[in-house]
This record gives sequence, structure tokens and C-alpha cells, in this order.
Amino acid sequence: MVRRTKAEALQTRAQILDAAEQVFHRKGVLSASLKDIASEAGVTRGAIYWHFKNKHDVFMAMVDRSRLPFDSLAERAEDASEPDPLGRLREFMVFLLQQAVCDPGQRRLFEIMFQKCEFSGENADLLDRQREACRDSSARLARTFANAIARGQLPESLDTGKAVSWLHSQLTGVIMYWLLDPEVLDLERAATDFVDTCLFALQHAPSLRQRPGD
Amino acid sequence: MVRRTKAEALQTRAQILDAAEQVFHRKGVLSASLKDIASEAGVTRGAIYWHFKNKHDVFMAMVDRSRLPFDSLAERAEDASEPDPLGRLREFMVFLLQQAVCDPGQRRLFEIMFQKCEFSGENADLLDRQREACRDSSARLARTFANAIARGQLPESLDTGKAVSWLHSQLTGVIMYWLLDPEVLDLERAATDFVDTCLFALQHAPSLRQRPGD
DNA sequence: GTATATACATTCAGTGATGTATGTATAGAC
DNA sequence: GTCTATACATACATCACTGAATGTATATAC
Repeated sequence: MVRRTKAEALQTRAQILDAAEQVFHRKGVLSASLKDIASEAGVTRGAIYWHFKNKHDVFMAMVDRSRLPFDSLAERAEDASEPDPLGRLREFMVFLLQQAVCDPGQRRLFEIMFQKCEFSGENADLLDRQREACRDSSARLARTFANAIARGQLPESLDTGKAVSWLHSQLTGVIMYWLLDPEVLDLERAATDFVDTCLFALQHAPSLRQRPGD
Repeated sequence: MVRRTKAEALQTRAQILDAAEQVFHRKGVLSASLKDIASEAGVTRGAIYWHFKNKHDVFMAMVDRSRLPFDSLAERAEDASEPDPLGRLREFMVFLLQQAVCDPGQRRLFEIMFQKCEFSGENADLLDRQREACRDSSARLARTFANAIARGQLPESLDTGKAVSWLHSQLTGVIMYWLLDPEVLDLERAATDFVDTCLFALQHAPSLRQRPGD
């Protein structure tokens, strides 16, 4: 039983990535061996080496194939013609948190990145990519804030830089905190309140306004 | 050159832990080998196996020997006779963030735990311990909030549970965000503003108040 | 219909890490 | 002064994982 058709080969590749996700989540990225992934996927290591260069390549491919559903919502928030940019931003943040709770694949991804991965050696460039992605979304956030200020939804004196860092760290913090102890925080219910607290602080906290010294 | 005195042996042990901290930080906990740690410490693997059971034991010992300077400040905030609990809490949070920036050892610890460690296999119990520590400090935070409410520093209608989760996630978030990209956030300068924004939200955000449904 | 590239499975040698067993010189107990 | 436990260093056996080499049957191009 060899030499499947191209379609079957693509499916094999997908199976390997699915298996990798499971095994990485269960054993950690570094502790997982290609043998583990292969047997989880129902193939041999040969199949993995055919489709990928090595474990790191598998990991990268696994990371890359997500990151899809978020963009559309975020894009609408940074559209200058959107009349309610803050509303879109709120939608987006709530969606992100709900997704972390309700979509097991998304949650697994978060847990792998936050708890099951050493960013050292080969994986160090993953950190660089995260940094880049973080800066990208920071730029988007900044544009969204500018729109919200133009629409009178945020104060003009808001220190955009501070605000972006604040909101960003808030989001990653909630997710991390919830991942560590899902029992104490019903994130699905609390999501809107958390987001609203963020937005409230953006609108009203004097410590996020521009200061003379800055 | 063998059989040092007891004092020297203790120093060797400390050297090993120092070396472990460096190597874990450089290569990651799992990627680091005992050989790496030994040569960094200027001893052989035999010395490590004399003082510790295995790498995991070294890691645990390394983690355990920190965690000292925070308690005293936090304790004062949860003392019911303290007239300004919110002020103490503010002090504590600012101190924590400044410490992360200014104390290289503290920062290294954070980076190891957040970026250079897989919480899987043997290390999984580390996650349990973090969870416990997190719950401990949550209980302390709740007591501090109760004091602050009694002193009129926080609104009576504050949902303490929500508030604790909020503040906690906020703190971990800032640290994580800063660790990922220290360039974009001058945490040492921004620390007070971040903390003040947190406290402002605690005092004024309606989304942190108790709701009828809760 | 043949040839070749494809999509794997199987086998193998090499590597590095681990844990243990053993060696050894000395500090400290008596 | 002797003896023993200590504080390591050294040597060894084992093992899992990797990457590459090889085998092989079949799509598919022609």
C-alpha cells in the first residue's frame, strides 16, 4: 500500500499535522518524537520525512495553518469608513476570547504556545515571528484607535502607544491566566465584562492620557 | 582535589543552581543537558548527581530558591490594620514590575518560566504549583480588596472575584508582553501608569461591579 | 505500454544524553 | 592516628531519537 494519489497525499500531510497538534499538546513540542507523531497519525516516520524536513518544520507548518478567522473582524475595525470602530473592536476581542474557550483546536494552539513550547534553539525564531505578529496587530490597533478618536469614541488626549500596549497585554494576560486555571474563571461568561473593563479604562483612565513629559 | 568542606559543598550546590539558571535561560530547560550545566558550573556531572536526583530536581531547586522578596510587601497590604491597603497594593505591583526590569535574575526567572520551559511530563507538576501559588495570591488579593472596601478605597459593589481575576491577568499579561518585546515598552517608566490604570478600573469600571445575575 | 517520479515503508548507523557504578582523596568524628 | 562518611571525578552500559539510505509499489506523464 504505497504511492497514493495527490489528493490522498495532501490528506496524509493534514493527518500528520493533526497528529502533531495532539502530540505536541500532550507531550510538549520538544519531548514529542517523530515516532510519536507518526504512530498517532497512523503512518511511519518515513511519511513525515517525505512531507517535512524535520520536527521543527512540522511545528512551523502546524503553527502556520491557523491564524485565519481573526483577520476579517479585525480588518473591519480598522476601516476608516466604519462608523463604530470601537464596537467592532469589542466584537473582535470578545470573539477571540470565546474562541479560546469554545474551539478546542484554538485552545490547544494557545496551550501549546504558552505552556508546551520552549522558545530556544531552532524555536527561537518562532519568538521573533510572534514579536512581528504582535507589532503588526499593534499597528492595526493603533489605526483602530485613531478611527475611534476621530469618531469621538475615545478621548483625543489618549496616549495611543500606551493604550495599545495596555490592551495587548490585557488580552494575552487573560488568556494566559485562564489557561493556567480554567476552573476559577468562567471565561466564556466573563469575556464581555473583561473587554468592557478594558474599553472603560481606555475611555476614562487619566493614566492612559498623554502626559507633558512624554 | 576532592572532598571539600561542608561550606564548600554548599557553595558548589549554589554554583550548580546558578549555572543551571544561565543554561536554562540560554538553551531552554529541556534542551539543556546536565553536561552543559556541569561545565558552566565548572564541575562534572558527578557533582550534580551528588547534590540532585536529576535535571528535574535541579530545575525545581532553582525555582524554589527565589520567591522571597515579594511576600513582605504583599503581607502589609492584606493587614486589616493597614490604613492604606490600596496604596500598599500599588507599591507592591509597581515594585514587582520594576523588579522584573531591573533585577536580571528576576527577569531571567520570568523568561525561563514564560518562554524557556515546557510544562509537560515531569514538569507538569510545576504548572500545578503555579496554579496553587496563583490561588494563594488570589486569596491575598481578595483580602486586600476587602480591606480597601472597608476603608472606602474601593466601591462596596465591587465583584471581588472578577476584580481578582482581572488584576491578576493584567499583571501576568504586562510581564509577558514586555518579555516578548522589551523594545516597544519601557516598562520601568510605564509601570506606575499601568498600575494606576488597573486601580482606576477597579474603582470606577461598572463592568467589575456585581451584577444581578451573579 | 513503458518510464519515471512519487509517496511512502523499512532498515541502519551514528549521536548524545542519561543513570549508575566505581574510584579516590580528604574532612571530620572518635 | 585511624576510620568512615563525604564530595566529588571518572568510566561505563544503555537507550531513544535522528537522519539518511534503501526498498517498493503505483500514479501519472508521455
